[in-house]
Amino acid sequence: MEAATAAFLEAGYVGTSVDQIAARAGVSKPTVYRHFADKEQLFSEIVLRTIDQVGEPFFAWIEALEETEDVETALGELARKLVAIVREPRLLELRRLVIGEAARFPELGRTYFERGPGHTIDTLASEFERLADRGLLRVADPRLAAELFNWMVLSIPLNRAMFSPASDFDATELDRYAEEAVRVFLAAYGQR
Amino acid sequence: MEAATAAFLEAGYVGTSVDQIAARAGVSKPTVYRHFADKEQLFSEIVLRTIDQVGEPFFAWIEALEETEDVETALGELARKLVAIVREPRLLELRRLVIGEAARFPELGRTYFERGPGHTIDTLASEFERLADRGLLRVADPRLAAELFNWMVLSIPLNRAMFSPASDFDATELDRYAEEAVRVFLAAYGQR
Amino acid sequence: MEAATAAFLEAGYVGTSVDQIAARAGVSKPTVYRHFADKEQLFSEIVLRTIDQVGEPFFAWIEALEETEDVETALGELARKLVAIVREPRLLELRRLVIGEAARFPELGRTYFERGPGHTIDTLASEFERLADRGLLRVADPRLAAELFNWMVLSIPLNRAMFSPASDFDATELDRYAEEAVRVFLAAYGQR
Amino acid sequence: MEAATAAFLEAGYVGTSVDQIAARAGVSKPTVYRHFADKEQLFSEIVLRTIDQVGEPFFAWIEALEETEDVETALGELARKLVAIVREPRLLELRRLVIGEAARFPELGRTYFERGPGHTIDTLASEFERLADRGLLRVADPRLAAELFNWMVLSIPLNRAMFSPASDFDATELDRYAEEAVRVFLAAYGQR
DNA sequence: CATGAATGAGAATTCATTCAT
DNA sequence: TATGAATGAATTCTCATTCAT
Repeated sequence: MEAATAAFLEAGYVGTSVDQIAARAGVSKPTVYRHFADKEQLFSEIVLRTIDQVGEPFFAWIEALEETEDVETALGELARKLVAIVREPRLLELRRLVIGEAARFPELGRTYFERGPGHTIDTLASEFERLADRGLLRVADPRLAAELFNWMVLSIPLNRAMFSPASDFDATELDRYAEEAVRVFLAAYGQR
Repeated sequence: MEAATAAFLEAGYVGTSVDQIAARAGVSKPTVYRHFADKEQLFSEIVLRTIDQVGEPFFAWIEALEETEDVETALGELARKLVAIVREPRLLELRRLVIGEAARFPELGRTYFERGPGHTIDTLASEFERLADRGLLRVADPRLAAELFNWMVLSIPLNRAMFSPASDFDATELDRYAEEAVRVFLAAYGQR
Repeated sequence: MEAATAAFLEAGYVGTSVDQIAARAGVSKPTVYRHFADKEQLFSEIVLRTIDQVGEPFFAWIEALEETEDVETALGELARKLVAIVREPRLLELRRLVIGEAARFPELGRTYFERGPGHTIDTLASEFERLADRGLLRVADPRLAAELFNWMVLSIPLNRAMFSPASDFDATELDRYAEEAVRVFLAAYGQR
Repeated sequence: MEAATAAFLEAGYVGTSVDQIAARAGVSKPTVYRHFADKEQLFSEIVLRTIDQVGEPFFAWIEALEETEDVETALGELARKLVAIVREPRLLELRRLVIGEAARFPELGRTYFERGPGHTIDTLASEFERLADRGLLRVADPRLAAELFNWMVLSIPLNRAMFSPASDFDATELDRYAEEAVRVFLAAYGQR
């Protein structure tokens, strides 16, 4: 599975032959087929597993919001963390892979969204709601606020990476984005 | 070219055979090759052409900002327009296609970004700057403001569509996103 | 025809497409077909024409033997001439072409042999016969003597060239071959 | 490999499709490709193998010269053997094949020459040298003598066969050529 | 349980040849 | 008469998948 994951992330579904996977794993092709019915099934399994691996680090950081007193600092820290995570090559490749194969594997697209961005936003939303309850934020629709926060923070690096595979990021510039996103967010949702 | 465009947008680069393109165009394979050196070249040409077609409507609407007096209304209108445009199946398919093939055609990815989102943001930025000059907005970094506006407005529908090819949008919900995006934007960048 | 000749000699029968010929001639493909029924026919015609062009210079030199008094000098001169002619790239290419296509165009092979080496040998034979009549040579079977002379003189450079297309010859070495061939020939067929 | 050898010898490199080879071998195309990277590589391998097979019988006979006392008889016998070997259809086809493809496979041309005629001539030369040492021949330049001997003996049948694929030889005529070649050779290089 | 070997189906690309203009 | 445009047929090569061992 490791071999297949690496291969698929690098070269995509059609760009990866079962031969290559087998070679990379140091086994023979029939051995691959002994474990997975199909190339499609293998792909699905790989992608699902990677989705969960890749999404995890997000949530830990989001849940850290919970007990803060200083919302501005906490959101700033969170934003920088999210931006950092989203630069992970593995995550970017996975995202590109899932988007590119969304027509062939629609189920995978849906699942990715749910467990990835969807879950992030849900988690954020419930944190925002709690902060609102504690009077630290003014949000009427926490899910909408969470969506806006999430995409304000991530869209710039994410989109740039989607379209320029090899693009590299200037860390200080990314921090500027994160800061400004937090500022804008708090202008609308912060305590007066 | 129409046949090829449709085929590529539907099934992607590798998912489309030259045979299929030829059949769809009602011609024979060599006829396709008489017009395009390569499958790759054909793909590039198709994508570039479609990028320009698909991007155009954006800019017209953005430039309409220029002479407004009522920034809030104008931005709201613009936001709704952008959201409407971004629902175009053609645009969504193109975007998915380019992302999916970014590894194979990096040049195309870059070009898409420049002429698509990049250009949109540039145009927005210069409009914002003008509005700032007229005292209607308070923006220190117009490009950053433009990025945030753009992605606040578009990210929700765009990302949902990327991962669920067939997803349909509820128009009123989309309008709510647009409205809230404008509200948040103005909370940070609007006149006091 | 010039275009086709050059193309065929360079790249062989299958290595040359009618497209290339037409492009090289600056005309369109149908124009080529207006003049020649077939690619095969075009090839035949080209080869036959080139055979005659290429063979001609030989015979003039051979017939110069006729009136010599000093057979040794005359044969030496002739041998050097033959060797020089056989280095012509055009002749070598033609020879390689005809041999390579002998299976596809057996008639052409036969014709080449007759009008090329065959004719050379016939001419040589009749000269040798005349010299024998004049008492300057002792040949019982002039045709056999002619064959041996011809191949002693030409085989070395010819075979080397056949198998190493780009091979270049050292002129002085070639002359040595020619000289020795004449010496051997005269040892057997010269006047005592 | 047998199937491929037969096919290539009959129809040449381009005249033989991998389909044909596979059919002839009673396997499927991919099976052919499992054993050989390329059509080119398959061709090379075939030709090299055949070169060695075909060349072998020559040398055994040449080395038989070594211990003779009666040079004339021994050379006559050798000449007849060489002529007989050179009539082998396999050798003739190989030779035609290599010459015809010398432009596409120059390396193969060189190798053929080295291991075929080149090696024959080298072997002959060293035998002649030995005979000269024993006072049985008078050769100043054994390699040159070897070249002349070789081509005097072989050129007539070889060239005829090159240009008339199906040509058949009259055995007694060939023997006459061999005999005369030996006579001429000994007139120049034999003991007085 | 693992593998070497095999294969049907299909991919991109090229070619000789022919119409309609 | 010359040509731009078209095509059926073939070519090399690859791939996912499956037996027999």
